[in-house]
Amino acid sequence: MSPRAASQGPYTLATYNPETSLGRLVAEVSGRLLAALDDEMTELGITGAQWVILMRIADGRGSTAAELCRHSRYDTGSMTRMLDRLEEKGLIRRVRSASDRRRVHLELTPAGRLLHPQLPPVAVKVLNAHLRGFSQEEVALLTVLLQRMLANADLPATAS
Amino acid sequence: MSPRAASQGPYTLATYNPETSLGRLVAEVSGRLLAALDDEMTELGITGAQWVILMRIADGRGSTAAELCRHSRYDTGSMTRMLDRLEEKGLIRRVRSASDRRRVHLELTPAGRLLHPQLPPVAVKVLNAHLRGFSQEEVALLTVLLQRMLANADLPATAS
DNA sequence: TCTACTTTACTGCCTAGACAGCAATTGCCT
DNA sequence: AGGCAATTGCTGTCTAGGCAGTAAAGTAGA
Repeated sequence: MSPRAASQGPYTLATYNPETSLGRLVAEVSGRLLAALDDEMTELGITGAQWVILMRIADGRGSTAAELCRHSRYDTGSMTRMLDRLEEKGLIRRVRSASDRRRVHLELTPAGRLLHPQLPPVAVKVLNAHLRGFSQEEVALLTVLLQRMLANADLPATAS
Repeated sequence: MSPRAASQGPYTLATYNPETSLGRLVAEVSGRLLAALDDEMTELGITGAQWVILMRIADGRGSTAAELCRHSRYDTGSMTRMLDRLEEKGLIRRVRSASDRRRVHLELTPAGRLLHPQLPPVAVKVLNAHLRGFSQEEVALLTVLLQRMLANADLPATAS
């Protein structure tokens, strides 16, 4: 044990205020962003959550249900039903794989391919609305700080 | 229309990448923080969402269901059931107001008052675990940047 | 005073995600 | 080959939140 008292971390019981803490802030900002995304998507007939999945499928970052689950921390059961909804809307198609008959490959239907180009502009609009007054440097800085928090989340919870 | 092209905002369609965007980052960090809070709370018998409500009641920042709704962007119906759960666990008590008989004042039971002091340390632990390697200045900077995003969320969505 | 509007808390009903369990398929290993 | 574990996608069942509607209580105005 070195005498370096700083090892206890930025927050202490004495200084912690639930009203102004980073926890509340991050949760609030995240909620606002998703709500704004939802609002913008209603006219396109999908939800913010569906926006995320559609983007992954369209960009080739998720060609099966299991792969989508691994990256989005969704349950496989929930993902099945999420894909059900996208399929019912005629945006995606399930195609049983020939090489591995357990897998079901996901692909956009013509309607899905038609919708796809409309998705990124919505996100850009929402993000920029929340970043009014931000310089490029501030955005980059914020990004780096959040990435570092994320990296810490993956580390074992031990040793401060 | 001034020739100031910067008015279009930090993100553009050309530079936007859903994988590395602030939207994904904020959502991911928020999800990790709540999951970590949930993990830490299981032994205390409540969820992360219940932690938030309990803290508000205990700190006097929410003495009725309607007040809690206004600040947490919860539905009043959901809040009723959230309070049902906390009441079933014996942590809070509902007391009909005498001055305004529509209101139901919320207060901690003895068991709730016993649990209360255990709540802040959990948040401090979770936050510090995600802020390993952060200086006080970096935490303050991150806080300010997120507060500015939140302020933008409250502004009318017009004029970028 | 009487009426219309608001606020507060609550209750169905619907959607959505989590957890557990399951069958089919595949890979691995002897 | 044959057996065993892992993977994949799916289905009940439970919890939880959103929306709409309701009744009671308060408020404001004619």
